[in-house]
Amino acid sequence: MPCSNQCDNLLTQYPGLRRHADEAFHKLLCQARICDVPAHTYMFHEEDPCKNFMWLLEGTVRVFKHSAEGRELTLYRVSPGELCLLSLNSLLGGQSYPASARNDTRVRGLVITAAQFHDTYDVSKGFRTYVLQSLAERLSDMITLVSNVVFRRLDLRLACLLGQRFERSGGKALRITPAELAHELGTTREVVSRILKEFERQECIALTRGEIHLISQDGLQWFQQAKEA
Amino acid sequence: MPCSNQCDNLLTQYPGLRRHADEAFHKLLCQARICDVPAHTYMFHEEDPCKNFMWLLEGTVRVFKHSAEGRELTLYRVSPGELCLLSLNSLLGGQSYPASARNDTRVRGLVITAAQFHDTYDVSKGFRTYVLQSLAERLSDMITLVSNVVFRRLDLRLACLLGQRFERSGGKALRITPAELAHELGTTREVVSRILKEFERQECIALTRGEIHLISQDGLQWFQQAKEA
DNA sequence: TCTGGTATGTATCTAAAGTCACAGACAACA
DNA sequence: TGTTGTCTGTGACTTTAGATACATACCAGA
Repeated sequence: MPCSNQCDNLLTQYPGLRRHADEAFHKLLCQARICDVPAHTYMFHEEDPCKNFMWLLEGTVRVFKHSAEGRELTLYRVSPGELCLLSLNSLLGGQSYPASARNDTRVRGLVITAAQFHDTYDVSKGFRTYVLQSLAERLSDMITLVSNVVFRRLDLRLACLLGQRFERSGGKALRITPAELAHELGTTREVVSRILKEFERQECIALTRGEIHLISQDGLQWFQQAKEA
Repeated sequence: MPCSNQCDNLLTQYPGLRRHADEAFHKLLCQARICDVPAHTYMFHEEDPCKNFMWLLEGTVRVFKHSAEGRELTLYRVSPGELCLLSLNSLLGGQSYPASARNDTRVRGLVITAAQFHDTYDVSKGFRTYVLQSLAERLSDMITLVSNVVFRRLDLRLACLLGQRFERSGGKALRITPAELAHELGTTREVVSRILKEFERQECIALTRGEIHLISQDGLQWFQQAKEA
């Protein structure tokens, strides 16, 4: 089957994808145009109608919501191997999603036009399943987010976030500022700073400019247990 | 085309549905078994794997989230003519949705099995579009909900909720208790009661046992404007 | 009319989180 | 070395919302 590297890479790296990759799906990935986006670009502005999709190869896209007071709340992230479905709403003739999307780092992805999306959706069972699954999962994520936001205290949500990040970094120091964490959680820098100081007092973490260090494995466990509580 | 009443009714009453109703879609609706559910039944319990779908004909289903402290937050409602997609996650092999569903009133609907769902999804373009659209819309709703919950004060959210209800009732008194409103918003009875009293002092509403009366059209306008703010 | 269950209001207290104002601290670069 | 901009911490204050604890009030049925 004649196929570009981009497509092979995608399928090799993301087995979850390969499971669904029948011929038409394969073709879609091969045909798609590669596109690079420099860091810190708005890939999608609230209320913007957007008629293309992007399949991420490298980098991640943060999907978030602005508040009137200038606060921000991260809704979710689109990772490599995932299709960004933000544009789906406007494609289907409804309103566009009430959210924005930006990339923190450089992003490379495959651009898929609305026509390509539709065509493939009609002929590829694998693609259909994949899209449905992604969408259902996002919905599930959002339900979890709402319920955390309504029912859980901020310090727990922050602990949980740090736990996830440390898990991913393998315990290595995180390069992140209180302001960025505030944008994740929908709160303000000062509030995050206050809670972080409390964690430092409890000797879970150590704070330096632009970095958060994990002090002990116990600390990590504490953070992770925060998830269930 | 041989088709039961149930199906005709559905298509007549919900034009949004008819738009997508090709032959296979039609057949799905005709074949489906009718099912009645008495009021106040858990149609879906958190963590419950659920392998059937229900297409609502009468009544509405409230999808909500429990908190550890016994509070509740309504996520959305499934209305007549809509398909309840809660079970989609478990159908697709993932976790079931972290939410529960109950009906406040008696509910009548068409039961669709996982197999029927899959089969129709494969052959009916209309059904596919319909499912995709519903899912995308729910996701959009949930984003709006999260952002309201994080960024807007409780009194505004309550005002907005009352505005919607009054709009639907045409200004007629609402039969709803503070406790029920609290379950909509994810808060407690006392807090709702306090805010309602404040609205009463501002002469927007009048409170009697089990009912909320709209005092003036001005009041309604005030509630509706709360939406945009 | 008594009684139990549900609905309601509300005063007081506490805690969580947001706001404000400012003071340092650090890094990069001219 | 000075300058500038970005981070950071923090104390004090305010607002919002949740918790507690009652006191009624209303309704329906025994």
